[in-house]
Amino acid sequence: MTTFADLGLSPKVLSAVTDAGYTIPTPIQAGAIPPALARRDILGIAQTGTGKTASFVLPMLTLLEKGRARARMPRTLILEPTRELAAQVAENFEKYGKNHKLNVALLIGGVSFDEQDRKLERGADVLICTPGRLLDHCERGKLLMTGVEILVIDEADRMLDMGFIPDIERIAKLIPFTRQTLFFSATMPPEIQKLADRFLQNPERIEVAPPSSTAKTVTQRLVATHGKDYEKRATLRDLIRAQDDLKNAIIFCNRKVDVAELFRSLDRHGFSVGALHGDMDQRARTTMLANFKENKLTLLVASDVAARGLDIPDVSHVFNFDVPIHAEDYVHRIGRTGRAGRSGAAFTLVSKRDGKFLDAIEKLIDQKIEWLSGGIEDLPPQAESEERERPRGGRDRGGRDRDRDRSRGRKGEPRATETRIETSESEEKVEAVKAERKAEGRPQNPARNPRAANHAAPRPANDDSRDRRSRYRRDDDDGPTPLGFGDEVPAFMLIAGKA
DNA sequence: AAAAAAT
Repeated sequence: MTTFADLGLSPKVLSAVTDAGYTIPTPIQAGAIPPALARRDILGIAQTGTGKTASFVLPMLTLLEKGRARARMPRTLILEPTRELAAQVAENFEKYGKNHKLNVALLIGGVSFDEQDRKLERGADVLICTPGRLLDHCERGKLLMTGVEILVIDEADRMLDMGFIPDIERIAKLIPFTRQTLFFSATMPPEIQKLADRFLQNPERIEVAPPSSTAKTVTQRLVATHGKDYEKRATLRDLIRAQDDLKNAIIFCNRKVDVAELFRSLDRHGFSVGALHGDMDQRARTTMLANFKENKLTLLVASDVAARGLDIPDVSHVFNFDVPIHAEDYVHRIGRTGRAGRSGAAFTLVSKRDGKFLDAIEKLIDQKIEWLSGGIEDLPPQAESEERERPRGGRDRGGRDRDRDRSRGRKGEPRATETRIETSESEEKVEAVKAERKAEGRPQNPARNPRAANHAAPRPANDDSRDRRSRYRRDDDDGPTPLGFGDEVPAFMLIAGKA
């Protein structure tokens, strides 16, 4: 059996690999490292989760042991589609390059130029970049690309999706053609093949089987839900609470605004939760991801920025709050769990309107996904209330659901994912008003349900069905209704605040 | 029905 020791890596690199606990290379590593060390061009067709990053980091480290960097003349250049991926590759250089004295510079947007400039000035052995920021540095004249010996283009198909190919071409033109090029892509559509043909000279082609993409170790289920945001959020909360083996989870939304909104909702409900999407400032992105990786956050609500490539080990669950619009994204998303042979669970919330996207997914993965408990047609009728979203109160964070849990003695301990948040004074007042109303046998907070008054079958005065924890219960997370408006709550106050 | 990336 091939071990890392058989691949021709330098002793310094080998010892770092051993220290990291690896002995057996993955197929892409075994296939790509020897020709890369022989200075061949590489065409690697491999998805994330196959050990692709190490397949270029390790030989680069070995090759970089000869020679030294000169100011403003980087020796190697790695292009990544997202900032997080770039940062992750930089971490790999730290980990496997701990026996080297290499200058690694991370050139990504969203952070200041100063430190990046300083590193360039000092002479970078390795430059890890997102295309925009790299070109920015080039245009500022801080960077000479004529010394680049190795160019890595990672996630080429994703770069294509993101419209980066013109940038990549511009960058490639600045680099001498005597360079060695390592080119990686998860898929090989014709445009990518053309690009590879232009960039690579007589490459060694290594193709590895898609990592058990919809792996057998991942239990996939569909969860029927009504389609309103609050109904989906309630379904999701119940689903999360029902998981006994949940260690940590990524929850995917299709849109950034929905990431922000779901994050706020879960946070208010006391879940240990973070958010990640491309409109957040870079510091927040970095800390959120770090906290999630360090298990300081149990849940991460994310856009597809997190769907591919991010190496977050040991995610026990993936929840698709939205059915992804592009079927491939489904595969990438659920590929965040069940990695390296571990078991994982992936749940996808499906409402009526998601039908055709679901069909496309099942066609792509060539299997039918089981429903957790009945399909959409089996859903109980929509909750009788058609209340709309209420405004978001800044001060009424969390707590309320669990307060009721206690006072009513409902069974079920708060799960590990939930943390207690102090009930604010204003919230206590609202609770007090509610309790008073209830004692008087009046419907709770009528302003919250303008239609309740003329509902065909009014609830008995002591009916507390509204409060029963049910996936169909009205989302109760949106703060107290503004008191004093009666049925005349201005429309603008009912619109969910978008970040 | 989207997201990502330079400012």
